[in-house]
Amino acid sequence: MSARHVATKARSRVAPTVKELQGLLRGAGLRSTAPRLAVLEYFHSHGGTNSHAEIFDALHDRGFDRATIYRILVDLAEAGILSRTDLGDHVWRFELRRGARGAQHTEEHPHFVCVDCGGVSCLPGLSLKVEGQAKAPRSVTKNKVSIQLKGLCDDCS
Amino acid sequence: MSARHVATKARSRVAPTVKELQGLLRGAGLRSTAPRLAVLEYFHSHGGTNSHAEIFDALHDRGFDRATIYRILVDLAEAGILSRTDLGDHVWRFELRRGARGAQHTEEHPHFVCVDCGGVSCLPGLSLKVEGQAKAPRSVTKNKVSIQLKGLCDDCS
DNA sequence: ACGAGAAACGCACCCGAGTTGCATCTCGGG
DNA sequence: CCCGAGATGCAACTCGGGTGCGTTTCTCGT
Repeated sequence: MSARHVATKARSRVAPTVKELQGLLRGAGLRSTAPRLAVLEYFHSHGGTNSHAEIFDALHDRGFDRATIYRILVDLAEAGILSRTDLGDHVWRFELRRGARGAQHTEEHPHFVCVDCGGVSCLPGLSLKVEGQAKAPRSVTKNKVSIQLKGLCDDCS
Repeated sequence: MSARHVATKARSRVAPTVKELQGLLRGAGLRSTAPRLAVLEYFHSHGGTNSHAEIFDALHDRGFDRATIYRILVDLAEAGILSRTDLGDHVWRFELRRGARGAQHTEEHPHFVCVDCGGVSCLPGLSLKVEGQAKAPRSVTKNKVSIQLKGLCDDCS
């Protein structure tokens, strides 16, 4: 489903260097440590939205601690490098908001959750349309809402 | 959609009788049991959104079991009598659905959830727009998805 | 009214995601 | 190089959600 989409995205982009990732961290007032670099590298190579568990799964065989990964994610989110999203299933998910080289400079966008397999995908090319005289809260008309779609993905339908 | 609004709502409505609550349950294909009636009574008297913990706090001195309360909430939500919402803090909150008729309320239009007060409103005048060459699952392009917007309502912003 | 079957309950327990405490390590500035 | 404070790893905890199972109870049919 989304794996194909994400993979395509990753291939079309040159990976940032360690120096660039270091600059990103220091620019945010954070120390450039190995676990942090590994997390950032993961986000630049995988793209999309990722849960703590997914990231830990990928990085734990390098000796990185689960609680440390968690703290790193929270710190990076607080620093504005990642965004933290809750899609309604009690799992925090993280995405690059301000990556190295600006290549993954990601604005808010709708997310799609498959009600069958639970897969999550980003849909940056969708927006809301208010029809005619329809009423909506100001946050909606000002586009200050998060948008979540639920349905069946192409694989599950 | 603040406390004022909820309080006004509660005053303008006469509390339903046990018979009416029984009818509500049976109409949804559920048995009319004492714990379920107590939960429904709680919702009709308190209004607003309520977490499992709050409801259990209020009802446990009547001998009702925590797990039972949880199951009841989930059953009532599945039956369409309650709506279940996560406001972003990883706590499920439940609220009487409008009309409390469940079966007649569909997902054919977007819903807005206020992340502060938890109020849920229908936004039938909104739709999705796919921009340009953007890719999206077929269920999205065919409008077979439920759409949820999260943000601050006009009262809470 | 009675009986039966299945839904629902209460008791006890478990789980996963998130989070914390603390000793030790390490980054980076002086 | 030194040092201080931030960051890490280890171990454990918390909290909300959820499950298994024996027993109870609702309700439908006779």
